[in-house]
This record gives sequence, C-alpha cells and structure tokens, in this order.
Amino acid sequence: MRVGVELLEREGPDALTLREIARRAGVSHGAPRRHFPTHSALLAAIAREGYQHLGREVAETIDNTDPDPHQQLLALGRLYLRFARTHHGMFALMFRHDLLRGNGIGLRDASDHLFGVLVDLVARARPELTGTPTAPVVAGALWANLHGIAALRQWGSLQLMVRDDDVEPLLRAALAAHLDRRITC
Amino acid sequence: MRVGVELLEREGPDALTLREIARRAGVSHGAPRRHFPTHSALLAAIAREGYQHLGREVAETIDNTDPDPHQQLLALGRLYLRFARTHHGMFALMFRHDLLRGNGIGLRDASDHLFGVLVDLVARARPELTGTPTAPVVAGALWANLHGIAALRQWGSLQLMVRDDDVEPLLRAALAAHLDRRITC
DNA sequence: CTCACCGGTAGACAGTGTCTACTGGCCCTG
DNA sequence: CAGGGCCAGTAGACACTGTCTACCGGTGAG
Repeated sequence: MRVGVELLEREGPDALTLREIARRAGVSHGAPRRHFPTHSALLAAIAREGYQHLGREVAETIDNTDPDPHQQLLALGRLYLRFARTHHGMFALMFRHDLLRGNGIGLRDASDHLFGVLVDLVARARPELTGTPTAPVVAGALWANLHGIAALRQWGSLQLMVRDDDVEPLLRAALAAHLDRRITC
Repeated sequence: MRVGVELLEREGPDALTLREIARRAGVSHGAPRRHFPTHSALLAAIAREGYQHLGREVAETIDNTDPDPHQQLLALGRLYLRFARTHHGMFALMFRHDLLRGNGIGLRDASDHLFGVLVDLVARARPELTGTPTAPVVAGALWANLHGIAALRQWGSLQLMVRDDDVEPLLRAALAAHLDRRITC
C-alpha cells in the first residue's frame, strides 16, 4: 500500500489527494481509512518515508567521502540541496507544519536524528566551540541556512543573486560563514 | 472588500477558503469572483497586502534605528523573525510557492524590493566585498539564513538548539557569520 | 428613455475528506 | 467440521470546497 503511495508522490504534491491515491492503488476511496485514520496521517506516513530516504542518502554520503568534517559538511550540504530540488514535492511535504498536529511525534524525531549527525560534524569541525555559541546553535544556524536556501530556490528568488539557480556560491558562503573558527559571535 | 479579507487572515491560514471569506464579508459565495478570477488570485492579493505591511515595518525600522548598517541589519533580522511569528499565517501565505503560478508577477517583485534594501545594507556593512562572494550572494545567504530560522521555528525544531524558541542566539550567530569581514570564502 | 455595464445572487457541477453500514475471506477456537 | 470474530475493502451518504453559468437590480452615459 505505502509502496504504491510513493509512486504517486512523483506526480506532484497537489495530486496527493486521498481519493486519487486510492484510485491509483486500485482500491476504493474508503480503503485507506483502514490503515490511516485520516488524510493527514497518510501524508505524514509518506513524509516519514521521505525522511528515511534522506537518512539513507546521508549515511551513504558520510561513508563515501573523506572523513574530514569540512568535506563531509560540504557533501551533506550539496546532498540536502540536491534532495530538496529533485524531490521537491517530498521535501515540501516533509516540512508541512500542519502535518505535525496530531501525528507529529515520529515525524519530527526522524529529522532530529539527522540534526544530531549535523551537530556532531559541526562539533568536530569547530572543536574550539565550548561557550557561546554552542555547537547546537551553530549547527542550527547552518541547517537554517541550508533550509532557507532550498526554500528560496523553490520560491524562485535565487535569480536575484546567482545565475541559473546555482546554489554552489550560496552553499560555500554559508559553510565558510558558519564553520570559520575565527568567528566568535 | 480586501479590507474585510485582512481581518479573516487573523483566524488562521486554513480558514482562508473562498466561501468562508465571502461569508465573513457578508456577501454570497460567488461575489469574490467579480474581483478576483480565481481563489489563488484572491490569496495572492492578500499576500501582496502582507508584503506591503512588512515593507512599511522595514521602512519604519530603518528610520528609527542607528544608521550603522550592522545595527540596522540586527534590527531588520529581529523584525523579520518577529513578523514571521506574530503573523505566521500571513508569512506562510506569502511564501506559498503554488501562488506564484499565474499570478506571480507583482507578488515576487514585492519581495525583490525588500531584498534590494538588504543587499544595500550588506554592501555598506562589508564595503570590502568586490569579488567573490558578491554582495547579493552574501545578502542572499543571510536572507536564506533568516528565512530558514523562521521556517524551522514554525516547524518546532528550534527546541533542539535553544530554550523557549529564543531565536536571538541563532540570529546573532547568523549575523556574525555573514557580516564578519574577515571571512573571504 | 434606453441600454449597457457592474456588483451581487442563486443554483448547479465535479471533486474532496470523513463517516457509516455492509460484504466477503481468513484464522482461531469449540 | 461449524461457528464466530476480526479485517480489508466496498459503496453510498454528508457537508464541504472551487468553478461556472444564468439571472437581477441599480446607475450612469448616450
């Protein structure tokens, strides 16, 4: 069931209506109700699938790149932005705040784990971070930066700053800004 | 008409259905069609109102704070994050990418003007910026950072990094990271 | 005076999410 | 083997939604 759902998601986020999903799965419109109490719960389950997908790619990236934390953060930043573009429907779904009401538990802690990985890398990249700002704050600022770049690109605002929505300069600027250890805040 | 619409928006973004808006305005459900060809066009008009609101507050903030660009950028960052929280329904509406299809022109250039103000302030705060990264790139990275902070707070993820969703540490970290002129990228 | 226009009404239509009653297999127990 | 729960799925209703169309009533210009 959930397998057929994934295929649907590739057709765009607006097509993700309950009845259309059931139609594509070849069942009646009431059938999904047996597995998910509400439409939001179904979407949350799909979003969870997206987090697992992103998590797998993060693990692969970490394994396949130089253990230097700076290199890994660069690779992860590229991965995050690439994921947001190639799976932009899924990415938007994963961060729909209205899905957190009710079925949020289990959805956000999927991202919390990924954030833990980020904090760890930041702490290794900037071992001098002990007081303020703390490593979670720097990691949070970096994540927010990546997330904002992805959001603004999806919104089409990057044409103001770079050519062809090329996020590489923004990515490098963000990494340099947050990871340069000379900054003390 | 549009005046009555604004009042509606305070009741939450999900309540912003075409028929409910007409109901609150005291007219029939077909009346809005005389002014806005489609539901999206109406929402886009409301979003435009939001941009004008934000633009007014930006102008006020610039006028009422120290002309030092660092101080102004700090004030604007606080304003952006405060606006995103107190008008979070409007903020979400302003950045709904599906509203750009069709009625995008006139919606995004409202934000483009605000971005121009940001680029100007960044150029004044870091006059040494001539090569790479350019001032628009740094301003874009900074904007993305602010936007991401707002988005992640709305999503409830800030509890991982700071207490009580206090964005001030993240804001200061972001400003310090992007405005410190020792960074050359 | 006439007539076009303009803002609004009312009803239809397809589509949506949710709810409820019903059906057909399946397995487990007596 | 017979009976009875479960369990996934069906089908239809309900109150919504956005869009479309036909119909009014006033107002202002010719």
